[in-house]
Amino acid sequence: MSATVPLSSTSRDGGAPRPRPAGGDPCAGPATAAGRTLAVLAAFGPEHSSLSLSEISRRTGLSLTTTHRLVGELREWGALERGADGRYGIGLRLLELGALAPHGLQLRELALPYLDDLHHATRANVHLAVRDGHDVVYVESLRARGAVQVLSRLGGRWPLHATGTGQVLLAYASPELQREVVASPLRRFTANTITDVEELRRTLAEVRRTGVAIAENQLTAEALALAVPVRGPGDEVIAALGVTVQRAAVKSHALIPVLAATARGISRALGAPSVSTVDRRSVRRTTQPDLH
Amino acid sequence: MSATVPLSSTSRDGGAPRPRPAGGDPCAGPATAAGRTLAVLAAFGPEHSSLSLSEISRRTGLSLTTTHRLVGELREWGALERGADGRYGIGLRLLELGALAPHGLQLRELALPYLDDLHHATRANVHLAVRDGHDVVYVESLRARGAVQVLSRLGGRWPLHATGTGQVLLAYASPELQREVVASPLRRFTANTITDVEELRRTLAEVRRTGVAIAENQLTAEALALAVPVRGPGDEVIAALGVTVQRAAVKSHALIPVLAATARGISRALGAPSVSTVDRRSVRRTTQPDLH
DNA sequence: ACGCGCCTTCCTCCGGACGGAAGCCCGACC
DNA sequence: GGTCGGGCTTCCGTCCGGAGGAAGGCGCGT
Repeated sequence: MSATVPLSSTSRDGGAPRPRPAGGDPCAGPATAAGRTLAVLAAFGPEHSSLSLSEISRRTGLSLTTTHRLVGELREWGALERGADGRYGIGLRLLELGALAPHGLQLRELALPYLDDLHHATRANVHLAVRDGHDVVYVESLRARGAVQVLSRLGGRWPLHATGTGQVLLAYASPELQREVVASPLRRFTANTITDVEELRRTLAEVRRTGVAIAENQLTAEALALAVPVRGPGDEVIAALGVTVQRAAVKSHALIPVLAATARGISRALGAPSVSTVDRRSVRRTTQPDLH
Repeated sequence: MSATVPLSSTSRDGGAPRPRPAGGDPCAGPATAAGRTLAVLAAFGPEHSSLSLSEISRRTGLSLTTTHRLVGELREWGALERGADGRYGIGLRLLELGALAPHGLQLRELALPYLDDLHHATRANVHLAVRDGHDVVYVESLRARGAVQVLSRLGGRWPLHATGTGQVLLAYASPELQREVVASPLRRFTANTITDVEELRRTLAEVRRTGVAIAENQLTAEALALAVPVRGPGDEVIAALGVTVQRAAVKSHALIPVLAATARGISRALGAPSVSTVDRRSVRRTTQPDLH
């Protein structure tokens, strides 16, 4: 083919017409093959759990031909499957893989009995969540039988600042991460969502002081979320345990002791050093206001 | 050291280029870029939920360089994550995706309250499973608090013939699929595993007749599994509901009515046509032996 | 010091991937 | 019926991204 091309020269570019008229792909830049493969998977989401080939093509920005081939490979492998209607959905092979996430379902596996007890004792929605980047991801979500008001699906993902569990995870995260999150735009979901930087800082400090996050109507209206940290072998916070109740529920704060006790149970099962005195103290303190 | 996995990985394959895999190797050759990407993910499994870069390279048969690049991309995307020890594991992004599987966690979501009730009523291990190819995949698994004897992790995968839930799914699958499975080698797990073709045929016929699969010690010793079908809107069997108890447990058959009732509840919630008479009859019949 | 794994970066050549184009099926609309 | 349009599939030539060899930096045990 062509002889060796001088690396630094741009002269060759002039002759070649740019075959890519696509001026702006701001969000999707799958320049690599692996990236394109992942882009196909990323086309699916809670709102779009079933897509046609053309829809995948449009959402990824890939040509129909490429989409067709990639989808075919993914389907053969089991990452995607084709429904009776010809549309594509996520395949069970991905569930199988996802279940291997170390801080995901493995953690869930261990915590489930505790969550179940808590669920039955309180009749509230119960969540277990971990941090992933700037998001909180729900690793388990037990919905109350009656009042279903849930945004928290298993595998659900929300910004850290907008949920009780997220605030716990953020409060105990590294200062560096906290800076990053605080510096990023804080998306508003309801009138009560914390979007002010100073208010968020104060909230996080309060969470650290008391050991409990209390979020009222921050992600959805008419919901009150309580959350506490779950600790691992090194006493570091690796997850957050939370309950959500209808806001009208009476004496929500009365849930805090049992919530904290459950979190300690899980922490101990995870190998956390026996209950830290800090936690004990703070739990007591936070339960005081409930008395008067 | 664990036994090496036969991945057909030979370090030197450069000699003869494969004579065009005409589309007939489903699980073997990562000839394509997408295939290589998926191969990296497939290197992970229940036994290997955490791998170093070199291990991934060896297990996939990819060169270290290629592995390095692919792993980097997967990590950036969130499919993999790197632990504190430098080893790689499955990332939460895959859990998020896997949760979208239509016959996976969406089904689970709906069925969970019923499973929970059953779990509390029986104190047995409770499973919900669907079929994927020639395997049964567990979509939910609630473990009994005390006797933990579980091979059935969420996302777990086993051959259809070796489990109660699998036998149910196989019994109601298309004749074509049944032929395929019966024709394939039936792997043995315990002395009681059904490996004889005729015995399997008889068992499946019995499952269809009674509506219940009863598997004793077929996957693990000292375990008795009971399973019944769960039906969807078109009355087709889309899942199997099962319980597993210690074999010594008294009067295991007494569980069948509540098991069947739970399955009917889930089926109705899925939009199945109101209880089929066939089911009613067969359930009654199967419970008869328990009376004398 | 030395060797030995493991990980990371750099660079070149080759072959697979990309997308245009055309064919196919089906349902809608005139 | 004819025509059109949207979605899907197949084919094929070009070209650019990817594969992997080679070399360099760790950390560890001998």
